[in-house]
Amino acid sequence: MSRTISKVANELNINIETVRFYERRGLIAQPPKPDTGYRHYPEDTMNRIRFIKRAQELGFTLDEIANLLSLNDRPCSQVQDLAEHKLSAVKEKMADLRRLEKALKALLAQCQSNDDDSHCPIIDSLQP
Amino acid sequence: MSRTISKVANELNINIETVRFYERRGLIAQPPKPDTGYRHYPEDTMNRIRFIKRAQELGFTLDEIANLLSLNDRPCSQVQDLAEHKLSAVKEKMADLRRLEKALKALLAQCQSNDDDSHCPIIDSLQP
DNA sequence: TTTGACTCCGTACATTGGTACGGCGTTTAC
DNA sequence: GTAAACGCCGTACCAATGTACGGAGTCAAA
Repeated sequence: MSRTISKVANELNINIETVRFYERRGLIAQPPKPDTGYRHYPEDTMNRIRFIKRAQELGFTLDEIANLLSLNDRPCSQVQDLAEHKLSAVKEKMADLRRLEKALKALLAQCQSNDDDSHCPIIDSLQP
Repeated sequence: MSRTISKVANELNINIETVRFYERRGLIAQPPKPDTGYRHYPEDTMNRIRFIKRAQELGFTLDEIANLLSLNDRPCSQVQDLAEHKLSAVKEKMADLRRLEKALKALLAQCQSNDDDSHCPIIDSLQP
């Protein structure tokens, strides 16, 4: 017997519903459903899902991944574009977080030099 | 006439619905609604919304902000705890993003040394 | 006084990436 | 041959943070 949906889910360590969800989203094709209507998944689909999962780890959204998948065998420059946009988004997000880190550290520093536990300078700082 | 909801929204540069949403979430009290049922907002509420918005900029979720607000005049150590948790969450997220940045840069570097625009090494790298 | 702008409320929708459920048919193992 | 385990489908639901809509009531200005 070839791979049914639960084998796929198990092998790839994802939920059955996720596989169906990807199908609904058009990220993977509906696999052949002979006779009785059960899906049987070819290795191709497995690889496609692995691709999706790797790309997700790189921070691509499912929409972007759909895009990437459609770019298979398309000009490298188009793929590059996508990756570059993603890279600059990542950089921006990091800058945001650095600002945040600084602000939080500054607030916490105020607490360090606060003797009166009954009142917190952070609350004061947030208050207008 | 005192401040109606649209004045609040305008002054604070947020959506009317957001004000109502905060009320439903219990982040702000329902302001007095005399006679006709129109909300009239006191300065207190304005300040409370400003507090919420500042805390949001620091990356606190609305749940955490509700928490912060209830901590008014509570021990500084409790507020500090919250801020410290937030700080370490921020640090983790930054580490994630740094990993991502590295991976994306590596992929893009492969494109740099690719002569064949008709095929992209990024796609290959993601493929199993 | 009438018109346009404002407010009320409850409810539905948006986004992203799934997860869960119920009722029914199928396959497999004993 | 029967019961457990599996698969199907459509639909509803989750978190988080709002945003939009429709119908009805109200206020302000000309």
